[in-house]
Amino acid sequence: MPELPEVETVRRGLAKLIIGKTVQNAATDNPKSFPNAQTDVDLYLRGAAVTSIHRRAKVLLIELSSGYTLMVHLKMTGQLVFVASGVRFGAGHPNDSLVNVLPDKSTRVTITFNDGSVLYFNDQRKFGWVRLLPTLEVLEIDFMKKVGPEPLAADFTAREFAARFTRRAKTSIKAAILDQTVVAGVGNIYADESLWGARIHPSRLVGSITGAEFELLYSELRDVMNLSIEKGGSSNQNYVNAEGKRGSYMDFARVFRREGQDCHRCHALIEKSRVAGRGTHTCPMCQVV
DNA sequence: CACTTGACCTGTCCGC
DNA sequence: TGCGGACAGGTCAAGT
Repeated sequence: MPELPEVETVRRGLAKLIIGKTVQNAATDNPKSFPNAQTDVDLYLRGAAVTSIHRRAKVLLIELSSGYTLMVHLKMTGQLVFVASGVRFGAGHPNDSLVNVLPDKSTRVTITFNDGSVLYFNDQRKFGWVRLLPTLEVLEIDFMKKVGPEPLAADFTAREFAARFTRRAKTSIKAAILDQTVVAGVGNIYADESLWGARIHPSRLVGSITGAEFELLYSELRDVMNLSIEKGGSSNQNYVNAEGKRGSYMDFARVFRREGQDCHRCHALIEKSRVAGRGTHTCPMCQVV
């Protein structure tokens, strides 16, 4: 799924829709999607109000008045879709929505609020999860301890960005930028998009990237992510925001899923290959190995 | 440690 | 139309 811009889009939508609401109940038919015991739900979720919603890397943190937090990872195909009371579908209009009547066969967790509204966690591939844990323990989770800095933070500099890569000098720049311990929130789409922007071939070894190239990659990464947030993220297949609506960044993509089409810079044809085990999109003229 | 690969799942698409 | 295989936005665990 969902990389940083998509998760941030969901966060912003949810913040408008569910802050202040009180949870009535939560249920799942798949323990892997929501592993907490019913006693946790009864004690710390039912009757708790949503106080704030944060994002760290690709993880959503829904804070509750009970001192607990609902931690959510959408992985590849997760969705968090809010449905107002008395409504059966996720978006205002079927034309801009991938989600119609909810729940559907991909619904894994259903969270109901006291006012009759519902938050659905849908996840076709079941890789994603929701878990309830004490807010004070969120930062003790392994992933949270190891994850790198937020690339869009105001105080995150190009110098710091470049320094994060030195540990991974002998791997490809694509593998390194996808490594969540190097920088947080970059996935396959924005890796390819930012590398094209910086004219760096994804297979290049980190050790061969110059200081000037790192500086360019830093600004390209921030630019593509900020643009994507502005466009509501990328919807290839499953991704929708909290209202069930698609994002439009793919209309602005320069290489991702554009194999066989023109490079916007040099008009060579975009190619698709495999780097770091992932489908990888490059311009053969602009990005030289 | 750094690095690579396969596993976790379901659905879709493509070639035979 | 059916069937097998590759592939899909992400992490993990296990291997070298």
